Amino acid sequence: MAPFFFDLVFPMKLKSLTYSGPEGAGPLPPGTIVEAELKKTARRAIVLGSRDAKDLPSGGFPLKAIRSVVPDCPALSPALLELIKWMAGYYMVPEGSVLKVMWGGELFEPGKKKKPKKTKETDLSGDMYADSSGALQMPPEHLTPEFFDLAHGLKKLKQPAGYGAFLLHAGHRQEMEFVLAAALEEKTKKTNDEKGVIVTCPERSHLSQFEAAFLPVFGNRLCVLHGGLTPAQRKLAYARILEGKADVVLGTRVALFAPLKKVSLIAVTGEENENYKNREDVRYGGREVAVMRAWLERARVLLSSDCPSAESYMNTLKGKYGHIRLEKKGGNPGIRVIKDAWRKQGPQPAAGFLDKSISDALSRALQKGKSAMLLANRPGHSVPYCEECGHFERCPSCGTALVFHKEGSLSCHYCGFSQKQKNAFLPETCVRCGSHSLKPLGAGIERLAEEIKKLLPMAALRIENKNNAEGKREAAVEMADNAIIFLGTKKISKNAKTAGAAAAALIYPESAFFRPGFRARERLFAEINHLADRLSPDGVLYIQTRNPELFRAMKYLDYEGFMENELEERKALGYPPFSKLAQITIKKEGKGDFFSMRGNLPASNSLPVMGGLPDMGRGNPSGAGEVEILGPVQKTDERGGKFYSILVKASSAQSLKKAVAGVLKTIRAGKVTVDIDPV
DNA sequence: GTAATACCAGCA
DNA sequence: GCTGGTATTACG
Repeated sequence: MAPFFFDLVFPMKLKSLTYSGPEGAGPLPPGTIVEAELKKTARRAIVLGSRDAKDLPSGGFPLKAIRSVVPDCPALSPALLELIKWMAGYYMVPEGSVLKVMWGGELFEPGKKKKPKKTKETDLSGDMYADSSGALQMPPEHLTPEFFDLAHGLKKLKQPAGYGAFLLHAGHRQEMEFVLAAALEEKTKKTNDEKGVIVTCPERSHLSQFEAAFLPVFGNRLCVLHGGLTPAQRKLAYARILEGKADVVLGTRVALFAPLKKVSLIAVTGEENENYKNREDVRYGGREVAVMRAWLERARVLLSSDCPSAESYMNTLKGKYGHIRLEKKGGNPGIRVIKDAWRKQGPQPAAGFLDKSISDALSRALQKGKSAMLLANRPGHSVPYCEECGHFERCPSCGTALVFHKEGSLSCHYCGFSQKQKNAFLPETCVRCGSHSLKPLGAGIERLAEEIKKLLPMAALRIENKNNAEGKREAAVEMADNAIIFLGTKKISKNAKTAGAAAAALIYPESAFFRPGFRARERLFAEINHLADRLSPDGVLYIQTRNPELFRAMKYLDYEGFMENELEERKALGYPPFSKLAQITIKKEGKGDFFSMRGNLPASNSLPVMGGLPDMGRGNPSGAGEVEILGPVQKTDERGGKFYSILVKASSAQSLKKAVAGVLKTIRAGKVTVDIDPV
């Protein structure tokens, strides 16, 4: 028999490799799990595809043979194989790395034939709120007037058959209800009992809420998947999915890789947060992967958010995504933008940062026994600044002004450098001119705390700090059911105690407009929405700023107005969604020159507006397009380590890839990582 | 992941 | 030039 040849992928940082088929065996379908020798050890791998005898890798070396097909191991679906290939290409990593992030080796462990844990298989129909005709019915507590709004949106979601992408713009609660209803509807259709549903949310900590809503409806068909599972739990989860026992997968973005035979609906909640990337081998974006898997599965994908990303919103404008907008129930809380006149250049007075209306609101909240939030984007106390000679301490590694922390340190908030102080008092003597004129400049969280303690000495205050609590005393305060003022960066809005707060105040949030990073404004707007959502109906959100004009659209929580403006700015500067970005970082390891650049870099030109969206490397095969390369610039990471960074902008995914490949060729040394669609 | 190999300081 | 440890490469 003529030999067969196959490309195998091992779950490690390694491209696919060609092997000949196992002795005497016929063709192996793609997705088959096999055992083959790599170097000298036998390992499991997945068949990515087959090859013709006249299309073998060049070099003429003898190919090894696949040792055996792993028995009782269901093959992975063609859509998942295509997803592996697409991710490898799009994120510019070997296929093996993709395999590793997808299933972390769990699918490849020689399964010790675990006797399935004795869990009662609940009859699905008993748990579903469907009548005998299979028509959708919601659980009684969901039969609210808002449901009709929901049902209208669901009708939209049904069309068309096959691939379809939708953006759901709705408040948190509606988001969950809608996704639950959509999933339920999907599973009550009789025609597609083989097809699975995937629901993701960006944070593990939010999964329990979803689980509470989904479990009563889907029972044992539900499977929860996230990075915090133990290997045993994960293995069990995958086994249940592969056996077809679980076909509703709920999880963080790893759930997007659930080895379901077929998927008909993917819901990505909190889609605006799906940019985020950990330091994994493959820095993938949940949203992009979800859309691509849906495309490959001919499934529908529902991206949802209470404040959608500019990218997704743009896709609705272009008609690439269907748009489902559910109006918020109840009104918005009041938002007051308070103009804070610029003080004279130089240090501010020792007290009085907070506008009176804000301190009054805090005090009223206390009287009513409600909580309040005060948010400032500056940790620490202040910058000690010399009024005499203008001197302030600079970070030795990046030159940024050092901020005094009451724990007794001077720290750089840009790169993380920190130096100990002898004591926890603000230094007063200038090291340059020797005068005693060092005065605190700027209002960090610690300094605002001082002010509140002075203004409202009775207030129980909870301050966020690096170690997440100011000490046991504060913890005790939180246990007591007292009114509390929360003070910190935006993390405090996640605290359960801040739900239903009577007031929230953002102090000088305009820094977001001037920070580097094109997403800062979008994030601030999302934060304002989020805060407004957490306030009690009669609550007020204060924005204390020196630049009230920047908050015109934000003030009315006018999403469309904000985005119109935002998209214009992005277009003018050639940022996403009007371009594709890649960030290349080169960590310094040895010495010597990093670059043999100059001359052979792709030309840097202005960017035309991109044509097709979402652009994730399928259309536009010509790859023609303009690119722009910014850098390299030297930067400093959290631990003070130096590295180089290059930003590549391009008009399409294809031209981006080409440009990045071009840049990579010019780099001689150092540890190089490529981040496609950086945050 | 890990075996094979290229590299390099320390030594003769 | 030889050795042994370590960083880098490549695995079909």
